Amino acid sequence: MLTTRPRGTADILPGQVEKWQYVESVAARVFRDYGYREIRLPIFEHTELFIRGVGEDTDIVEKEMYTFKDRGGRSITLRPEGTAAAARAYLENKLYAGPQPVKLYYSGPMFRYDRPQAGRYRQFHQFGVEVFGSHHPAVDAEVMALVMDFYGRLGLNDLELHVNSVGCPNCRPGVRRALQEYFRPSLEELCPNCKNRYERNPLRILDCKSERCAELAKTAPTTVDCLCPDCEQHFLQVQQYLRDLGVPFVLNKSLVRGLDYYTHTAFEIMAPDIGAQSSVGGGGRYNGLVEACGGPSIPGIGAALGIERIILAMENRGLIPAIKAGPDVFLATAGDEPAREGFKLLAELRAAGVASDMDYQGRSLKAQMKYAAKVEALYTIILGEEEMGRGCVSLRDMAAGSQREVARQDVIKVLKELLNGCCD
RNA sequence: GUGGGUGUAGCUCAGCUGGUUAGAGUACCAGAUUGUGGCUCUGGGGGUCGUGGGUUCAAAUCCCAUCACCCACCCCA
Repeated sequence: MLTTRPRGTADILPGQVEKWQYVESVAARVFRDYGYREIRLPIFEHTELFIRGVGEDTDIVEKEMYTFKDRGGRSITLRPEGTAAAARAYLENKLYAGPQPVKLYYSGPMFRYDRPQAGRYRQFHQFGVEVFGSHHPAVDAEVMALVMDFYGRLGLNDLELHVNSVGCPNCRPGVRRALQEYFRPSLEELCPNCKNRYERNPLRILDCKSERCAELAKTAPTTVDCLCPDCEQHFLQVQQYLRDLGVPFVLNKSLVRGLDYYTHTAFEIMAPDIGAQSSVGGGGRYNGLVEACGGPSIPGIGAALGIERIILAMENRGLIPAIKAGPDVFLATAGDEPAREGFKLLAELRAAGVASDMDYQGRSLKAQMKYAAKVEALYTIILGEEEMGRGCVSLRDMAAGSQREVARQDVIKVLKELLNGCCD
């Protein structure tokens, strides 16, 4: 073999791809039901967009971007996430000049140079939704409700929605001060990582999984304790709207999102059984993002859902529906003359919307039957010298194992009746 | 970037105290059944034993390096 696929990428083969199509069709339906319209964005953007939009101090920008120079010397980056690009498109196309809010969804590949593991890939796929132009707390609740509704429609009813508020630029300094004061006496007990975080981003200590840090973090002040009156009010309203909608959630004061642009609401949906990477989706409000991209001060909120992880969770719970992948009809022939006639009949079947196939390998009738069973054809048409002589074909129901003769000119009509009766 | 595990047939794996021609199951192809799938039986094709180097009379087996995959840390979808 000349080469293999790059690390952290996957070939989604027939048999697997049907699962994706199923999840995608449910997603499109949910988004439509909630009034979101699709937007298709570039797979790569100017590097600058992510540095400004995602934040210089994030892991994504510091070490995970696929960045290269194109032939014109521009620095280009394969998108590591979708929100920054959506904000760019909103701005660039002046969507703020139309009716607000603007509700968008997209899906597609994202790229992060991470070490792959269960549920984590270098090219992975997300659904994303973004709402620009509203700071109403009901919109926060709507986005979370949409996400949970989507999981529910897939049968994922046991996922936990964790919600928190990370405050706004007004309350952030207070949080930082409170945390540093709290951790100062026990600074030496923190893990090396958190000692670093103490100065750079003390919020992250709350999220640490190392035992001692987690123990200390339990009684630490949180963002919620330090919210300014506006933020507190917003957060209380978001929770009330969630209760009004009957969306269960857990208040998780240690939930911290890594991307710089988040303000106010932050949330994450967990599936504890799909490996260490248990987040199947997450999002939050980003009221500073559009402005950070050089536009007017326009609020926004969004969510990103990991398709691979959703499928993992569904597989673990046996939620993938059986999807018929075989043809409606396999046309088996015996003899040269019937093979030529069959080739014409095949074209007629297809033109009539009957998914059908025949053998081109010159196999024996027996082998053709075996193949038809293997590819799970619903029916097999057998066309040999005998049938040719009588102007008919033999029609075999593969599941039942029963067989009858049908006049050649009636085959399509009979098949369409049979297929409509059982499938549609 | 760090740590652990695993690399032998398309797939799942055995063989690994070094020793004839590297095996099984399954899948694939064919035959038993000269026009009929699922069951059974028989046969066949298919392997640079991840790659490179070393030790040895002899390496799938021992040593080193390297690559890939898996899992975990970090972080996140």
